[in-house]
Amino acid sequence: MSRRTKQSPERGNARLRLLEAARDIIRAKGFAATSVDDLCRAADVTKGAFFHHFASKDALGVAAADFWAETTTDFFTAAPYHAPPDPLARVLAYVAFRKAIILGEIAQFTCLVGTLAQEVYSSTPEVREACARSIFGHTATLEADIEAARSDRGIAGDWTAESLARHTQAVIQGGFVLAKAGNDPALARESLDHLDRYIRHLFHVT
Amino acid sequence: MSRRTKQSPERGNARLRLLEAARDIIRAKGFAATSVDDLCRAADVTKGAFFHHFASKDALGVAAADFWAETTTDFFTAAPYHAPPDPLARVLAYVAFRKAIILGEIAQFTCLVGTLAQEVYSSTPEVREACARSIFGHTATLEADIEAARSDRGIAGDWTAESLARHTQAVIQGGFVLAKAGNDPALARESLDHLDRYIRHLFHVT
DNA sequence: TTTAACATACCATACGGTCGGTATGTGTCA
DNA sequence: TGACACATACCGACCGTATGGTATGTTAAA
Repeated sequence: MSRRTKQSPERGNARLRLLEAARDIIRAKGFAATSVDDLCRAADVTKGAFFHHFASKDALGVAAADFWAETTTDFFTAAPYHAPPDPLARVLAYVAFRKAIILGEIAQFTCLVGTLAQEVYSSTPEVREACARSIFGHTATLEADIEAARSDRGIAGDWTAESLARHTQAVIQGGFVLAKAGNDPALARESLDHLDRYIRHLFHVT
Repeated sequence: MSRRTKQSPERGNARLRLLEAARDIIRAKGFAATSVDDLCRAADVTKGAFFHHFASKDALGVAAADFWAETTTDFFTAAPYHAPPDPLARVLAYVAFRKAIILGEIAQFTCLVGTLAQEVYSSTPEVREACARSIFGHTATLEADIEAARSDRGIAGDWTAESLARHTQAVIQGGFVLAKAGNDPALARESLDHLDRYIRHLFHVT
């Protein structure tokens, strides 16, 4: 009679569901504390499906970091902060945007690859490298605007666009750490206000 | 005959040795990935000793965070950056000092309670709170110098000494995350250069 | 002789991972 | 069009080990 197979969810997207579960659960509990069974339960798949798609838990870690890189790249590419014609305005809009999306539950606005890197940097080099690709790939997208703003306005100073882009990321990541420790998202926003002020100082704007 | 007991290390300091092992191993592997057996092995004690001193692994986490708070308080209290009579000079000396001690292996200069908080913030509130006490207790020590520097020099601005002290901590923590992701301590130092520049800007010094 | 500070053996469970099997889609050729 | 071959996606029972934790015994200082 029933043409449906038991109650199984749509076939063919187990991998995606596992990656989404990993993204959400690892941000809340950390990588080591997240078991394969946790992920299977959340994704509503079996262990067989897990190890069909990923050779090991570590391999899932790498895939999750890569998945994060892809989805965040899409997200930031589509974000509105690219609109202003003035490159400095775009940089400041980026900072404002990063502040604006710090909302709701801590596990939902914090950075998967920052958490992941901090946890496995010395244990699992492949995961660490995937995290590095995601983080520094993202900073690179900001670097172009910073460099354009700098030559645009003839700003000198003993700093590089590359290092300022990385510093921006450091402030964001550090804000997440404080927000987690203090259990208050406002702590992350606060640091972005200081970053905004710093950048305006560097470019002599008020 | 022999009055010594086998080859057992001095009796009475198992707790301290376990806390030191926790400090070192958790910074390298993370809390969840560090097993009780790992700690016992590193501290050269048995499981009996572990559970004699700590009711559970989580309880050790709290104790390790408290231990970190104590030892870092002592360390920073004794540090030379308090010497300058000018409060702003002390603040800048603090930043320089934080930069100067970023040396050697990543696991040896990074922050236990930052790592710990990021990992267990939602799973183990008691550990998270112990981490918060350590971090924000430390920022409070910087706050006094910032406030003194500010009133000293009549600096206005829409920021508070408290928030700048926290921002300083965010930059440090974020630098650690980048250093771990990129496997390069220089990434942590780099952000402290930006922080130094920012503070000089705020206080109109060059 | 009491008590803190261990040591040792042990336990139940949770963990990552394996394996034989089944369901479903897909290309091919008569 | 249909039958067959094959590949992919998934299932779920099972395995060996590592884990946090316990129960009981021993040592040595006060």
